[in-house]
Amino acid sequence: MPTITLPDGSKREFAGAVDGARIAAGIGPRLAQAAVAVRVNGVLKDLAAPIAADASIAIITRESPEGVEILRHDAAHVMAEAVKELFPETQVTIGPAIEDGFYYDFARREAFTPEDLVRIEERMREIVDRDEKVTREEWQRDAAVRFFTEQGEHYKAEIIAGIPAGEPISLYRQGKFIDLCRGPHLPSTGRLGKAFKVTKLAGAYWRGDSRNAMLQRIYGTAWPDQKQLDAYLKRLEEAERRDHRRLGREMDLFHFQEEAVGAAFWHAKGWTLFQSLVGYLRREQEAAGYREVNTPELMDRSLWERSGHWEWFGQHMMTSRTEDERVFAIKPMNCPGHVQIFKSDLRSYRELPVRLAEFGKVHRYEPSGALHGLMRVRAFTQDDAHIFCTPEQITSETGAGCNLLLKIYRDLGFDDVVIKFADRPPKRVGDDAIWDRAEAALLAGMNALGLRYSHNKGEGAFYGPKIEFHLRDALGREWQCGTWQVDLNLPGRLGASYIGEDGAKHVPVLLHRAIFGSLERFIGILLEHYAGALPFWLAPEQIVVAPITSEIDAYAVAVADKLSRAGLRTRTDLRNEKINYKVREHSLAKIPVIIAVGKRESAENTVSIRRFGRTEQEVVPLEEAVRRLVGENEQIRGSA
RNA sequence: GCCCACAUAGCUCAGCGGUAGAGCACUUCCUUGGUAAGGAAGAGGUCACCGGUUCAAGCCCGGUUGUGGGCUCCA
Repeated sequence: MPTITLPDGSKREFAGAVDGARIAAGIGPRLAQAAVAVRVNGVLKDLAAPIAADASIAIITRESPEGVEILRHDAAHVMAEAVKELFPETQVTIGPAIEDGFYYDFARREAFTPEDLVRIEERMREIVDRDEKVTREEWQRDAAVRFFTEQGEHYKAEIIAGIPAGEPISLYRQGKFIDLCRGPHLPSTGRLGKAFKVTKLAGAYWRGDSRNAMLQRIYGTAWPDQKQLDAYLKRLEEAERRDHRRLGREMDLFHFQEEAVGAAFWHAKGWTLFQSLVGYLRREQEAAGYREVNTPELMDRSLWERSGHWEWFGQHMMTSRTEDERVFAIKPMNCPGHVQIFKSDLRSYRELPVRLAEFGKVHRYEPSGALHGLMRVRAFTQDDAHIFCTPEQITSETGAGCNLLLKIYRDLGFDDVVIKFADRPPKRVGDDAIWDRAEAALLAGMNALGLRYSHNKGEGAFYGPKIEFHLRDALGREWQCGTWQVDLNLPGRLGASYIGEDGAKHVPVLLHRAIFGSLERFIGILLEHYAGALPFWLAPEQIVVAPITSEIDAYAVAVADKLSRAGLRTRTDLRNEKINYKVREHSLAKIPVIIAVGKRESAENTVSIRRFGRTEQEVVPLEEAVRRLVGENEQIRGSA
């Protein structure tokens, strides 16, 4: 006679064993229909799992986060079933639910084609229509290994063989398809519904290891209903519309070409944007006590051997050989250069902290498959800085640094910053006592500001712990930009020292930090965040002055001249086109301000202002327009 | 680096064995028009590159390079 306690605290009694399906049906037919699983005393179970003893339960519906995950997991199983029916020679491996969908990795000699994906999706729909019962079975491990080996499913057999002996193995069967799975699953394939789509084909290594065989991964998306599927597909379209590679072309900002793979050609407008960001950051960090420096792009390999980079990072370094057979490395990072500046003089503890900043262009030979627009390139500009300080100064520097980073992100329109603290990795230099102190100092710096952060266990650099700053953009995506790292290795390695209060030499602590990370990548993120409609102060072209008829050209030129002299990036559009045409074109180009001038404005010394994204116009005296726009240009504060 | 796909005019794309096409953009002319496309004419391409099959190759086959989507990597 189990007593079942529902989430609202109400109790129900049942004669004999009951299951989630019956309980849901007892509450109401709608719930029974929406039910996908049941949580029994905190554990997710199939609706058909018998409940023999008293229990607290909750019915999981298809709309809930857990329910959606179960739907997606079932979609993966249905896809595997479809593939096995269509291509019986295929071996199945694993197929989990992921964010927004699911995938399944298959091993098959022949490659799937895009046409195959269409057939697979069709077959999945048939399987849903068949409404096959999904049942759970428990097997002994060795029997399961034997079964899958006989079936020719060697990957499955390998997975099961890796499960400790004695643990019961659960298998799920639907139609003729049987798969190892922890569950829970829907009671039948019909419950999946049709709000799914097979989306793409990709390669993936078995067990995620590049030394293993390459499997074929098929991705799909699945949702509780068609409306949500449509909304998801719309989101994808929106992301494509905002793609910085597309915006870069449309807005004439930059391009790439074969002869310089992974290195951007910055066009005039793109470079204007680039320099606006550099100029802004330069002012901010000078005010925060940084001194800007510049170090050579090419340095003899011996320096990189001493720093350890040649050994650790060598395969990613670009080199240059001269006539006399000397090998120079093109810098992949700025740290060794900054250490040389620090070392160029005898340093006293009184000078510390020394904060050196550089907009340093670095080159890294990234694997070809990793390249992606501006987001992952081989030549990029870091907003790099290195702080040489005493161990005691780590905490206060960290606090000040975090404040600076967060201010800059806010200014650029990123209010949602996710902070992660990455501590010691398994492979590292330095003894644990030093790590203890370094980690504690970083945490103390963050705690002093009351920052919220998560722990990234074991994800620190081999040379020290770090704080990562991830920006969440307008589409909810996270981008790691900022980094704040303690380096327990390099200063000692390169022989940096200062004279302490005690008159003895000490090795300084080195803090590495970047705010944008890479200017190139940050511009990519900004473009996608704002969908190309940059805030006024950052827009490469801020104002277009367009005369309505050619008689007004002289006035338009005079207006533009005035705005330009006031420091605003302005151009005229004197083309023989109608004002409608010009407004359309400059609106599509996302120009923040269009100023139209006609006979009236010319006679009254006024301008008509139209803002991006709006249709109304405002006529104001020229002098006031200049004053207002100059004021806006000085207001650095973005919002998406 | 690995798997799959793709590469045709500045851009977006059609053509899929019989020696290149559209729209937009561009140039010229007409039009001087008050807030999202006025009209006409014209110019523009060794169909990524190298090789092969064929009487004939953007079109079929192989290779190279690049790009896209994933995987691995991002010290």
